[in-house]
Amino acid sequence: MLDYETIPLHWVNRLGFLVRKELGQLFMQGGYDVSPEEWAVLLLLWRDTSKTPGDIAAVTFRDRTTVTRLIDGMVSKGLVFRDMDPSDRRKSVVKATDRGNDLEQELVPIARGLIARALNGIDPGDVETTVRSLRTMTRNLSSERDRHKTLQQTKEEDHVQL
Amino acid sequence: MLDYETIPLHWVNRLGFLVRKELGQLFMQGGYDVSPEEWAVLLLLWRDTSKTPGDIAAVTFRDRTTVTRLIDGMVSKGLVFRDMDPSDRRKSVVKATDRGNDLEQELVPIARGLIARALNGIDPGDVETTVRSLRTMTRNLSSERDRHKTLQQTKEEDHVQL
DNA sequence: ATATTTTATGTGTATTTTACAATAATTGTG
DNA sequence: CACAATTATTGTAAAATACACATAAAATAT
Repeated sequence: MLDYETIPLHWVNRLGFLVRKELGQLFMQGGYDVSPEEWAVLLLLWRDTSKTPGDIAAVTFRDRTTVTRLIDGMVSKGLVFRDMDPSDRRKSVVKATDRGNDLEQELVPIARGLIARALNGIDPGDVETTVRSLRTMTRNLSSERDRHKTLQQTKEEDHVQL
Repeated sequence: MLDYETIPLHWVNRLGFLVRKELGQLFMQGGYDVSPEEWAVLLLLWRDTSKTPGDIAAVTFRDRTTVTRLIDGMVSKGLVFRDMDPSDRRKSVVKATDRGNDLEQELVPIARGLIARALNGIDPGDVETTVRSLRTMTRNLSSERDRHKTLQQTKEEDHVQL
């Protein structure tokens, strides 16, 4: 038997869906046509000003083609635009438009409200511990992932025991 | 500015997607045609033997129609079946088939492997704290949700300030 | 007691999210 | 230079999601 109620990954799953849904609805109700996925991309661009589709795919764990379509949508909404990377012409760089940048002032308060509601009644120290655990879990799983990927690429026949 | 790296909801989002993806791939690689969503339903049925679609929708935060389609798929895969609730003929009750029950012995070890990989290097006390925080956050957001829902149903014109 | 409302589920239809396979262009390497 | 690896995109298709509507049964009110 698996007592899944005491397992963090189970709650990460449930809560993850709930948060994505709530955030999307809050944006919609506020009159903003921004999906949770698009919000995640904007967060990256607000901090780093430019990201390649590959970067975004790696960070969000989506397939590159998924990110391409996501960017397509954001371009047609006027949130971001594609630029060239002079140092490597294979790459395209995604940057926020003025509109995309302006949204930071409008969307962040909405997100903060959701965060505040979620964290209500939780000890700040526990929040810190939780973030640390979640980061470690993410790192654990994603590095494992990369290792597999590399192995598969170098030795195709070398099937790793799962 | 929103330092999202220090915010649990952000990591819940990322990690939630990663976990769902990994779990689905592990099941697939093991030869099991079970999606992460189906896995979540099976978890419920293994513990409680029977759940209504409404229960499942409430617990997973999905729309009722989404659950209907999910159950449809699981029925056609032979994982679950629909039964009648004698005490309330509106309800249908979802139960695992023998095959669905047998899967517990096969899928749980796979999930345990993933869990172990994720939790690697994390203090058990921190895991406990993390679970507690995640549960509280889920409860905070879902109860807020229910409150809205109820208000909307009782007083349609009473729009709550968000 | 029956009329109305609420609850529970399912259908029709459509959108959104996702990604595998294949392609094209560019860079890195032996 | 020839060949492999990287980066992004398009073609295509699937899976997941849910809104509007329909149906039936139970709960409630009059």
